[in-house]
Amino acid sequence: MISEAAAIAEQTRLRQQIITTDQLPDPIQFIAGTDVEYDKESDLIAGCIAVMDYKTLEVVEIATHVMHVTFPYIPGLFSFRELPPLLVAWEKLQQKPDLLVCDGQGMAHPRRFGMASHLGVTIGKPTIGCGKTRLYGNHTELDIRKGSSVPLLAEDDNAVIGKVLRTQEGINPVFVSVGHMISLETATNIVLSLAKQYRLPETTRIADHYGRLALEEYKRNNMTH
DNA sequence: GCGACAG
DNA sequence: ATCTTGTCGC
Repeated sequence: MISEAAAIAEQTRLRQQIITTDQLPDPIQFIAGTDVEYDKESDLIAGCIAVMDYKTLEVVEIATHVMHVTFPYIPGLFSFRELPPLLVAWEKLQQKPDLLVCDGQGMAHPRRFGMASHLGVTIGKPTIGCGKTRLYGNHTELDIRKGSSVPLLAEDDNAVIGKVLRTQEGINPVFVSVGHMISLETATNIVLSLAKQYRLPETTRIADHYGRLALEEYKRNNMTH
């Protein structure tokens, strides 16, 4: 396992490759959600990438991979823990999506390189970071209405590193940020459009669901041995 | 030293 | 992340 110092050096090196403008195919056809599930009673984790039709949100393909954790949970180094299973799942995927929505931050990170950016730069695809809670950055009060948002500012230089977005009225907002090859504005619009009925984008909900199933199935197949 | 801290 | 029904509040 690489050291914490090496991981930080890796982030500061790779962050320079992030593209913050839209590099998406014109009509987006396939979008994917990514998530990683953890097992309470073991060190097993399941990575899941759920590819869906962007227009209808029908599930097109599910790719998963179950393995043992290889890196501890350290705020700021989250991607070194969750990327391994996701990269294997990515290789298993037949239908590569046009962009991916990740469950965590993109550039809304102390070194501007959260897991969404790490995944995007690694596989060379557009990614959006959509976290449920804040990791880094300051923001003002947010209107209670659905669709309202305020910028998330970096704690060191006040740069805009993301957007705090209310996807449902009166419900806790989500933290949207650029992962790779997309603008913050486009990322925000897409997340909002994917959260028509629930707080989290549909992509994340589907990936979470199938990741859970994959982990349970793996455990069933290994209990009798 | 104290609090914060994606999943 | 994970453990989880009823319950408090609008």
